[in-house]
Amino acid sequence: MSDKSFKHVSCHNCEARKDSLFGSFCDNHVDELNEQKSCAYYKKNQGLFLDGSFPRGVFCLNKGKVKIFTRGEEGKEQIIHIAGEGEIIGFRSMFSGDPYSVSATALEESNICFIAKEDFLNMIDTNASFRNGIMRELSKELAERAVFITNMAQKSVRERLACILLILKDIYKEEEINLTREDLANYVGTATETLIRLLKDFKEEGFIEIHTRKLEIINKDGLIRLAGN
Amino acid sequence: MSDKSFKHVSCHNCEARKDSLFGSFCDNHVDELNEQKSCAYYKKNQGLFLDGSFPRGVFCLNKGKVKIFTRGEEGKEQIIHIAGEGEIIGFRSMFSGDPYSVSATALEESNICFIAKEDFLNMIDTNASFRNGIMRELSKELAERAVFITNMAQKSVRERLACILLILKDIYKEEEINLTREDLANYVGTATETLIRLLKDFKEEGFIEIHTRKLEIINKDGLIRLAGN
DNA sequence: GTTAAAAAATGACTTGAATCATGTTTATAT
DNA sequence: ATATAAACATGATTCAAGTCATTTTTTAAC
Repeated sequence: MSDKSFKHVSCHNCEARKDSLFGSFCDNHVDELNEQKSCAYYKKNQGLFLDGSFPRGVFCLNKGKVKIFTRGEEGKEQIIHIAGEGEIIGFRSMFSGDPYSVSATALEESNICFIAKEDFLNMIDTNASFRNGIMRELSKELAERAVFITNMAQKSVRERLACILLILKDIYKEEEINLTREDLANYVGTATETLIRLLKDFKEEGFIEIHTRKLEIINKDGLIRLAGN
Repeated sequence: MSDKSFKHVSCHNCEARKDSLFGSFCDNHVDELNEQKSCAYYKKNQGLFLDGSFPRGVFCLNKGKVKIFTRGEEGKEQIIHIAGEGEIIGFRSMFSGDPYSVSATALEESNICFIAKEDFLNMIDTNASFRNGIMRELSKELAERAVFITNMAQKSVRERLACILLILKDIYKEEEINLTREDLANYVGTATETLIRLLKDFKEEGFIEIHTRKLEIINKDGLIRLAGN
């Protein structure tokens, strides 16, 4: 997937757009979007933006995966969300005027478009159904984060790992989950060593298969039972 | 404060409104708001809405405190936020069409107004600056929750308690913090016994004073240092 | 003012998960 | 192909924080 020639996908035939918040755009709007957006190729581990810097627009993920994370006191990452194809990244900071409160980094080779703040805010102001989509999305994420907080507070690491694996399953779909143990640990909110031990347990209990660094879920129902929500 | 006669505050002279999202409304809009809203008195521990039920409008807190919480698997509460005077409660669920993902309960005697969904959404559609305020608020809360998640994952209970006490200080202002030990524990995300022991430590270390159930912060800087963010 | 119930407090004990140390395997660069 | 670093893995140990049991204090009800 180092074919850098597909740098300039047109929004018209962008598969990712179809189930994104831009999915319901009429042809005119897609034209406009296509002219305004610029497209770039990101290497694995390349950053999109950093906590504390000022947002100049939003990113739209055409291909790849992006981790959204904060850093705790000693610099340890906490992954808040992993974005998959079709997701718009960084629009939360468009409204507040504040600098980014999170950082974003490509987890794998990715194709990511960029829409300038001005253009994006203009869409929000003039396209009510798009705006409603954005507001719905904001609310949904707020709800998700409330659940995340509750899980952190009340579930064991083992249960949380099951939850996170299920979330990752939805993001990676038929692909195998492909994250470093450290990233996974930073998502679950545990030490890397603990995570590794638990993965081994999960393997022995028949929940997952481990193909070197890639994970495959082979007993989803079991994980659901374990995760318990 | 069982004076139920102030049930019907006018929005015009509502002190709480002034630093709320309704604060920048022009007179006409305040008139409209005042006609649309209804006002009610809530007893301590009276619920505003329950997780899973469908939202019919938003609440605006004129006087009192309201806890916003979820419930984990075994029914244990996790407090996500404590709303103070001037806050609009429950607007996140206005956009998603989903049922409430959290519950809300008055922590003390409160005066709370209600604005029907239809009226609220109409305001959103027709008043761009109000809408921007709401979007800014959604984004800010999203950022806050990312920090909350990170704290849960990476800080000790002791550090988290310091954080939460500082947050509560901002909500309760000059008043003393007035929560049951159980609620405090459910906010910090710990067992009630652990919380009680830590409060005792904090008292002995000169961070707080305990007046039966009410807490007074007497060394804010010390707590800030302890909380570490 | 007395009583019952709820909330707060304390002690004893257990354990999940972090930390530290070290070894092994897998990527990546030259 | 080989070197070097990064990622993964495992063992030993420690400790923060949970749980359970019981007592004391406070609050609310009669």
